Amino acid sequence: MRKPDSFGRSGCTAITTASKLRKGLWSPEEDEKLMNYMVRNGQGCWSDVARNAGLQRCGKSCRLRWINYLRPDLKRGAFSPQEEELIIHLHSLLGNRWSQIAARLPGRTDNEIKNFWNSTIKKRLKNISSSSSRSPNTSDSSMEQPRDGINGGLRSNQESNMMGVYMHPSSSSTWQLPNFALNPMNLHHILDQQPSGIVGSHFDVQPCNTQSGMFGGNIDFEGQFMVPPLENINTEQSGKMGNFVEKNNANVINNMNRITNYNQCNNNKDNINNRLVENNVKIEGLCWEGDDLRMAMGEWDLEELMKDVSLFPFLDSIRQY
DNA sequence: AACCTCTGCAACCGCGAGGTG
DNA sequence: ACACCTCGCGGTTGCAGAGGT
Repeated sequence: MRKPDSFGRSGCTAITTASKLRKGLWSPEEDEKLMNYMVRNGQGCWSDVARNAGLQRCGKSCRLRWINYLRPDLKRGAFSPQEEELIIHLHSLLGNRWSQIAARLPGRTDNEIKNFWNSTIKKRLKNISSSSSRSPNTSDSSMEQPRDGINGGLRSNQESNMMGVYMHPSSSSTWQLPNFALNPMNLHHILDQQPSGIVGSHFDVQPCNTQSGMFGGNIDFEGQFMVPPLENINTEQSGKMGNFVEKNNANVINNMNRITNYNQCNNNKDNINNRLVENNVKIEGLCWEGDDLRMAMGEWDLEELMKDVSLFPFLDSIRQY
């Protein structure tokens, strides 16, 4: 979008007077220097990277440039509908924890997702919100983004419903099962149309099969999202259902991966190669097939993901039983 | 053609966490 | 215990380009 400006963002800030460090947009030459350095030496102390790569940048700026733009495993381009759905879903669980959301979307950065959310999704949801303002639960604050994680990540019932996360109306004090499921195939319609009437009524809301959807939530490959009210996990109840819960949460994560992996497979090989070619980077024996691609992208296997249970913190309390 | 407004997004900023001496 | 440093995160800014008038 922006043309690289060798004088930085506004000229006067291009090189800070105190430190002689450049600021603002990165030039292709700087990109090449950083790219070449990172390919040869890998990630180390970012201050050293800046110094040793011959860049008049602070380490922080180098880190940001690498993470958000130069990293070879980045997937560029528009978000797919599946990614949109996943972002909306994860945001409903995690709130503005962009880095954690990004961790579940291979090839996407937290910054990219944050921008996408703020510029696109939030706007659509706002439209939906305003068009359904006749709902008794509607309030201006419904669009505010919580900053505290799992509990705060679940906003008002109204918004949660719009986002495809169904909270049981009485879930504020006791553990309740979500008793609806949203078919995300309809999420396209939800996001694109201007619904009216009672909140929730414009969705294709289906009764949830509690056997498959309870506790852990589930996403089957027909595209059925069922999400548990994470803040209300009762450890006693959870303990009884421990194995079941773990199994179902594994399914949640696994199916998310299947969705995202499907997308990434189609795009990333070309993307990576293009970016390396663009940057004149050649790696001996680099072959983006099969295991190599998997290695470059990181293995998205279930075991690895389950190491990070921060997404589902209640699993910790379950495991102690 | 000129101007204005909107939009997308790259990059910066400030803060907190964690490590080290 | 304290200071200092680095890293990572989320919020915000500001510019370029697109679109509208």
